[in-house]
Formats: sequence, structure tokens, C-alpha cells
Amino acid sequence: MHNRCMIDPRLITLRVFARCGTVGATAELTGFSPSAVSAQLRELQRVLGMQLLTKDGRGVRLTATGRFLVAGSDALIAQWESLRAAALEAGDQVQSNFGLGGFSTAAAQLLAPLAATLRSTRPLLKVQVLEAEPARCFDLLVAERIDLAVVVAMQSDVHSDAHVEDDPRFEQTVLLDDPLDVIIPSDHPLASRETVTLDELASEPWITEAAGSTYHSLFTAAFTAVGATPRIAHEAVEWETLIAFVGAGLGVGLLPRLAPLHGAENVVRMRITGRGKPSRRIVAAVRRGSIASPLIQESLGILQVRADRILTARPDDDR
Amino acid sequence: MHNRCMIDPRLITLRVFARCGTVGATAELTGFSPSAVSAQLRELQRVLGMQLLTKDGRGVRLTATGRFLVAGSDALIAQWESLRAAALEAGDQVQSNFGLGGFSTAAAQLLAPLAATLRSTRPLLKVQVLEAEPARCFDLLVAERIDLAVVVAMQSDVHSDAHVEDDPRFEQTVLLDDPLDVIIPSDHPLASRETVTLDELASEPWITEAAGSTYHSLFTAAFTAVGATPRIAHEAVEWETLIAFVGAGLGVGLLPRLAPLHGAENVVRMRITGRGKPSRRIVAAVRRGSIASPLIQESLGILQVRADRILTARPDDDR
DNA sequence: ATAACAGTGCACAATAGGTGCATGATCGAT
DNA sequence: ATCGATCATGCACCTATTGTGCACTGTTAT
Repeated sequence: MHNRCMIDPRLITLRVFARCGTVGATAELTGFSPSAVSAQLRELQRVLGMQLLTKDGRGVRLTATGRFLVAGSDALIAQWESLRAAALEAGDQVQSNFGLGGFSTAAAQLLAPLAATLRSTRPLLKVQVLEAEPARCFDLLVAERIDLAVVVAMQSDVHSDAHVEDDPRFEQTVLLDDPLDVIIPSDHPLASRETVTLDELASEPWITEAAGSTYHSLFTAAFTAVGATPRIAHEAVEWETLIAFVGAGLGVGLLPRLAPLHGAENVVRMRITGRGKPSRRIVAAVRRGSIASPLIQESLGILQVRADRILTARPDDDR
Repeated sequence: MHNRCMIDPRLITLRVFARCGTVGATAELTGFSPSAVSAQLRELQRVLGMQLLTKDGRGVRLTATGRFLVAGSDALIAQWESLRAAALEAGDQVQSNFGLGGFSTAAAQLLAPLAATLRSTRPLLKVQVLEAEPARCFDLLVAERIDLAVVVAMQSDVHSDAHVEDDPRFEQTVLLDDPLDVIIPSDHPLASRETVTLDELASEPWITEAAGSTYHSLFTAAFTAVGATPRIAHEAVEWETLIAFVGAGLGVGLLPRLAPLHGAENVVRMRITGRGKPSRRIVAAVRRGSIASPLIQESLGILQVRADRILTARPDDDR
């Protein structure tokens, strides 16, 4: 992953800094120490003869020049990625390092099989998989730590101030729409049903993720679509916890189709039909320009096949 | 000069190699040792996962992929230069290192004053001047050893297979047309004249530079324009030598207006009028994209002023 | 006031990257 | 064929860039 980029790593660091705003966070994201980041940025300014940073309180801030440079660097990076992809394609050759990133379920269900496939078909390719939250995945892409990320598409909701879909730094392709199923206790009156609608569930006590998380906004969006206001009884972070809560009869919850139940007791998984059928859109994101790379193309193909298989494995899926 | 470029220096090395074809020459031009160049190129291939070179006899040759990459890198470099220039301009800041290159007379008459001016107006700017032949100047630009070169424009003659004027790697601006004067012995019948035409000189024994040199082709071009075939009696390399030859009565020669006689004995310098008036076009060349840089702009301005002053210093100039 | 936090300078350490020389391989000349 | 010249490359060694860990300063929040 590191240094296969022809762009000066210090400029990459600057870009990461532009994204997260503090030296410490930049250090964490790039894998350097804060001192190293500080030194890199100082050296960058010296070499370029530009003042890129100013002190701002106890932190530092980009100057106008710095912002300008970062903004312009998008196109530069994209052009390099494009060139590299074209050269690889033209020469029918393959890159030697490949970094993958994705959030938990994606990592397990999509990235792991992809990595396995690549490992067998391209023995000399070094694949590295990183599990990380969607937002962090984009950061890791910018930081050149990974080359491809599987994330849930931001619904360009109230929260996301910037539209990630047309970010000039990334290109995204839809892999699948992962429907959200409902998990209810086995002894619940609705447990024997084949499918259920959101309206029927509106009055149930709900278990969700903490407010502000990606899934929480998905959750509220689904219910506002049908005009209901569900009662949130409990909050969980891990799927495991949510399933356990439901199993204990504390309420019902939404679980992505991709997330496995693996033998959880006292709960049933049920399809949701009708209006406001919730789903999360899972997309693959790469740095702009790199999408033409043969390895990226092959990976996207493998992911697509895998995604389709996951969906068609449940023949009664009504998405 | 070194490493103010955000593009990986190994890619720069590859570009230089693409230009000169051998590791040794690349080493000489970049200032590295041959081992270093070899190691750099090997590392580049490893990092990119591309085979860029193949053995070819006792040397190495670019593969198709390598040529592709080099060709595409032109645009990448240009974009970086452009971005840097724009950022410098936007932030009203100046770069800290500046490399100048030019051939002998240009270096003395144009670059030296420019360097002096910059040194006084920008005390903290490190200026480095390299004297080098025009062809080498372009190489040095590619190698990022210099940022601005003053060269005689290739007349896109028979010799130059590739048109340098529209090379995607460079941008050129005309500084001045340096007329060629004739140097004749003081005791020559024509020595008392104010001006002379090429026709009148056609039958003289001529002293030129070695065949194949830039000036030699200029020389022949001038005479073919008037339909004459001058007799070449002697060849010199340095202007000093040519002047000495003429002073010794061995023949007559052409000397650029820019080249000073400084007190040479037994010779007179004389304007040439009429058809086929020979001159060499002197241009400033920079890497494409960098022309918008404020420092480049200022330098071009200074050079232009200096060039105009040189021409107008001889008020009877009839160019 | 005090604690927590952000960034930076410094001594030290690791390591990337350079040089110089020796080696192997190829071509052109005798 | 043989020899020398030319090129590239591998290796041992070295240097100097670059990263780490820690201490220190300045700033904000409690």
C-alpha cells in the first residue's frame, strides 16, 4: 500500500490533514507519529516555498494556499491513478500490493471472499484487508492505505454536509442493496408470519444503534417514509448485542440481510414488505482514476458476483 | 532544485532514461551514479508492479508499458507544475530554489544579469546557474535540475527529427532574435564599409563551427537562402578561437550580436543587410505548466527587458 | 487554578538510498 | 577469435533522511 504512489507522500499527508484537521488525527490515520506528521508538513512548506499552515488556537489550520493546493491535488492524484491504471492495462500487468477496507459485515461477507479469491488467482499479489467504518474507509483511501473500500452509501441525508457521491476524489459503484430484515422474539405474535410491513411494527419497542450512527439515520428514514414514529427502547452497538436484546424479549430490531444470525436463540428473522422497505446501499469506492485498473476491475467483478449470489441465495427475496 | 517536485524522483529518472536511452547517460544527467539509477529503476518497477525495462544487448530498453508510462507522465508533470504555479500565485508566495540553464553567451549576457537581479530583489531565493548546451538544457529541464533554460530555438531543420517547438513537456517564449554579424580582418577591403550583404561575402574563406553543430546549420541555412555555397576554410569551437582565426587573416566568420568582441585585435564587426540576413532565435524554455509561476513570469520579464536593452543598445540595428 | 489536549523541538535510532568498485555480459574492432 | 570498450548490475559500505519517544510550551475547558 505504502509508497506505490508517485505523488510525494508528504502531499498525501497534507491531504489527510486537510480532511481531518488535526495533526494527531492525521498521524493516527497515516500510521505515522504526530512528530513525523509535523515534520513532514514543515518540510513540505520549506520545499515548496509556500506557507500552508497557520497556528489556530492550540491547533493548526490550512492557509488559503494550503486549501488551494489540496483542492488542486485531487485532479493530480486522479490523473496519476488514471495513468497507472492505463499503463497496467496496456501492459497487461498487475500491481503487486492491494489494500482493501470495509466495515464489519462487508469485510466478513464480501472482502474476505474477495481476498481469498485474489490470493488463489494471483499468488504473488499481496492483499491486505482492513476493517474500518465507512467514514474511516474514505480517509484510508485518501491516505493511500487502501485501494478499494466497501462502504454503505451515505444517503446524502441531513447529516452529511458534503455529497460523498460526487466527491472528486472517489469513484463509486453500487454493489448491492442490502435489505434490512426485522428481528423479533420467537414468542412474539408476529413470529409465525412470513413477512411483515413496517406499519405493523410501528408500535413495537425498537432496539437501534446509537443516535447519529449510519444505521440510526437509516432507521428513522425508513419510518418517516411511512409516517410513523417508532419508540426507541434500547440501543446497541454490535449486531450481536442487538440480537441478544431481541432474544431477551426487550423489543425488535432491524438487521441487514448480510449480517448473519448464526444460530441465535429465541429470535426469528423476517422479511419486510410494503412501503418504506428499508435497505442500505452498499457500494465499492476507489480513488478516482484507479477504476480503470485491471485489478480493480477484476475485484469489482468478483464483488458483484458475490453480492448477487448473496441476494439470490434467498430465492424469495422480493427486493 | 532537487526534490521540490511532488512527483516521485524515480519517475523523473525514468523520464530522463526515456530521453537518453542508457543508464550511464541518465546517471550523468541526473547527477546520480549509474548504480543508483539502476537501483531506482528496479525499485520503480517493483513498486508499480510493472515491467518497464528489458535487456537489449548490453543495454536496457523501455518496454511498451514503460513508453506508455513515460508518455502519460508528461501530462502529470505538467499538471503538477501548473498546480504549483497557481498555488504560488494564489498565495502570493515565492519558491525558494530556482535553477537556470543556458548556453555560453546566453549564460553570460542574459542569465548572469537575471541571477543578479533575482538575488537582490529576492534575497532568500537560492539561484543556481548552469551553463549547458541547448540540447542538454532540455534534458536538464526534464531531469528537474533546472527550471528555466535560455536556448537557441531549433529551426526545426533537417536534423531535428522531432519538433521541439510543440513538445508537450515544454513551453517556450521568444526572447529575441540575435542577429549574426560578420567578423572580418581589419585589413580586409570590406573592412571600411558600414554594412555588407551575404552575397558580397559568398566568395570569402569562412570559419565556422564543426559540422553538425547548431551554428553550422544556421550558417548553411543563411547561405542557401541567398543561393550561395560558401567555402569553409577552418573550423572553430569557441568564439574566442574564431575571432583569433579571423584576426590572423585566415578568413571571415559569423558572430552573434550577443557574443562580445571584447577588445579583439585586427578584426572588425560588421552588420549584415539584405536578403538572407542570418540570425538565431533565442527563446526561454520552461517545463509545461510552470509558466504561470510568478517567479517564472518575473524572470521572463527581466530577461525580456534585458534582451530588448541589448538590441536597442545598438541604435542602428536594422533587424 | 488545574487538568487535558494540541503541536513541536530534540536526542536517538532505524532505514532508505547513495557511492565506488568489482563482475558479467555484449558488441565492435583488430 | 581475441581483446578492449561499453553497459548494466550486484554488493559492501556509508550517510543522511526520516521516523520514534519524550519532554515542553501554549491553549482551551472545567
